[in-house]
Amino acid sequence: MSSESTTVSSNFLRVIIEDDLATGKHESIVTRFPPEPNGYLHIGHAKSICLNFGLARQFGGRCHLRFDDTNPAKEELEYIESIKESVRWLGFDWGEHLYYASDYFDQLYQWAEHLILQGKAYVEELTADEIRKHRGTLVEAGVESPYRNRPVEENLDLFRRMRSGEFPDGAKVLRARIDMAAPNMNLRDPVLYRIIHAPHPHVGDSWCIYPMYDFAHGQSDAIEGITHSICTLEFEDHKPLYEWFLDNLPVPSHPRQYEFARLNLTYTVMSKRKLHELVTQSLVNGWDDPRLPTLMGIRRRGYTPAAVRAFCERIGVGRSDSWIDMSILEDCVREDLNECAPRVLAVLRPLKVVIDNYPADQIDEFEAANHPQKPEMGSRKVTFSRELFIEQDDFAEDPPKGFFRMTPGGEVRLRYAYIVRCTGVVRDDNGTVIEVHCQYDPASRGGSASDGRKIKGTIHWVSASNAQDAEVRLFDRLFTDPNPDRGGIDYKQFLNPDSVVTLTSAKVEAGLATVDSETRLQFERQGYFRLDPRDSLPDRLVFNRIVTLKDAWTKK
RNA sequence: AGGGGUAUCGCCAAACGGUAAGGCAACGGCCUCUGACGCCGUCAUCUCUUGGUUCGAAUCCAGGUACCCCUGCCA
Repeated sequence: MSSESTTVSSNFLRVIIEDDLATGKHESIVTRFPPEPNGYLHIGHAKSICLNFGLARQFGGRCHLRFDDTNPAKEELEYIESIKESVRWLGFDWGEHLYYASDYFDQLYQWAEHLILQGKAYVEELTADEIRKHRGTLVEAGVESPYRNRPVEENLDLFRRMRSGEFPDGAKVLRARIDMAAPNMNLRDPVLYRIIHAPHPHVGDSWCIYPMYDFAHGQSDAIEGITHSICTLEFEDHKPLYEWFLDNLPVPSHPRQYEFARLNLTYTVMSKRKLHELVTQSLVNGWDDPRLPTLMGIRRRGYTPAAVRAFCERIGVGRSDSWIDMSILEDCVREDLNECAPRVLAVLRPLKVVIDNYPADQIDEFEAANHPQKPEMGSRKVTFSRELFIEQDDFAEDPPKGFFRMTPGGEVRLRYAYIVRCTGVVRDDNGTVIEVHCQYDPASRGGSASDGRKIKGTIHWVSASNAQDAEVRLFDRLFTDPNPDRGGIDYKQFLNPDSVVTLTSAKVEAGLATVDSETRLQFERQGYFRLDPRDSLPDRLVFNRIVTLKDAWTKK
């Protein structure tokens, strides 16, 4: 289908893997993409997915899809299905390797008892608030819990009773016994298990105690034989804990954690909380709103998986906080669509044109290329008649300097058809031009001047005789500020009031009545569009603008 | 008693002691029946800063500075 530039450049992870393979540390690599099923995936996750699956693919290893489902209070089946679909849509396949951290709950539980037996874990009875107070601060050591030194047998008994459901939520937790004075807060006796009497989306109600992320993640990696456990920077502080569990438990392998900088994109927000707020407050229309950076939104908008993959490759991977400009993503979309999108004529804001010297009852047809650079994509017939529609923007009574579209007295080419000269206009009561009159040059049939004169401007048009009506949704950036997320100001203040402009009287080529919603089209001189898979009906076409074409004119 | 990170062109990002890749953007120009696409050219004597080591430093050392992350029974 679509092209994909394969300019692969070096990054620190590839270097590490190449080295591990070269030295024989690993014969092949195993990575994993570990989402928590508590929300929908967004473009930031795409970076991680492309990284993990991409690395595995590049080095001939494998990548697991593992749901980090350790908190039933927040997770849902719907998210699991949605995440799987998004990963597949992006073009990756986990094959047999679909896992759930919850599949390891038995083993994790055994390991928790193992720590208790070793005197390295204890049942805490302080409240959450008391635990917080005992934890100390960034610059002060914590205080040990009075329950920290209770006998192994007592811990074991209590933990087993926690598991059997004897205590209510929050009554007790299991803690690792590490160091309340550790400068790394994660080592100040972190919570391992908490009581949550809630059904789990994957394992039902077989448990009422659930492991924390820290107690589940590294061990899950170890169970699966993950060689390179890649996560975002904020987990760097957790690495000593990650290592501590691997060192203190009889795990089958010892994965290594590596961190990279998460994706930040300008003109959007990526936090789950904010996305959720936009959706629930109806500031956008659902999780798949085409303006959202969610994978569902991007997909509905019409971005292609290949474009997203190219984007992830283009931005690279590093360890420094970075902000990627939205224009890079948009450019990747254009690059992909330019290759594969058939060209078509569509008028977004119609202005009626009458060719006065063209017979009223005459209909003609012209051959139009589906892709000027790719004859193999074929051509189609477009019909021409006395009355046409052109873009309002393509006519100017009083043209600015450098304007070379239709102007009174001037010549312009109607793409694939004829050269016409504007001879007059018709106005409404307000003086607004509502109709333009032209004379066509019969000798220019097909668009070329018989005398070889150069016509600078070529504009698109659609025959009034058989144009299809359509609604067109022009999407723009959701926010007016590159960083709506910056502190201090409510990000919603930066919502772009024109993030979607709905045009209800567009006129498109007759042939578009039957296009498939998966087809991405280029409306010549306008941008790339596709039928909205949700709202478009056979008798009521709705097009989404995926991205505009670059425009060197309005930029001036 | 704090800990962990990061600083290379407007935005990303290579470079692993041998004399600053690449992409995007920008700016010139060419081409053009899409002001698109494509093509050509320009774009860091310099790597946050100050010193030091070295024949040689973005890379090593020392001291500054700036920014990010960490005090959930979230992940």
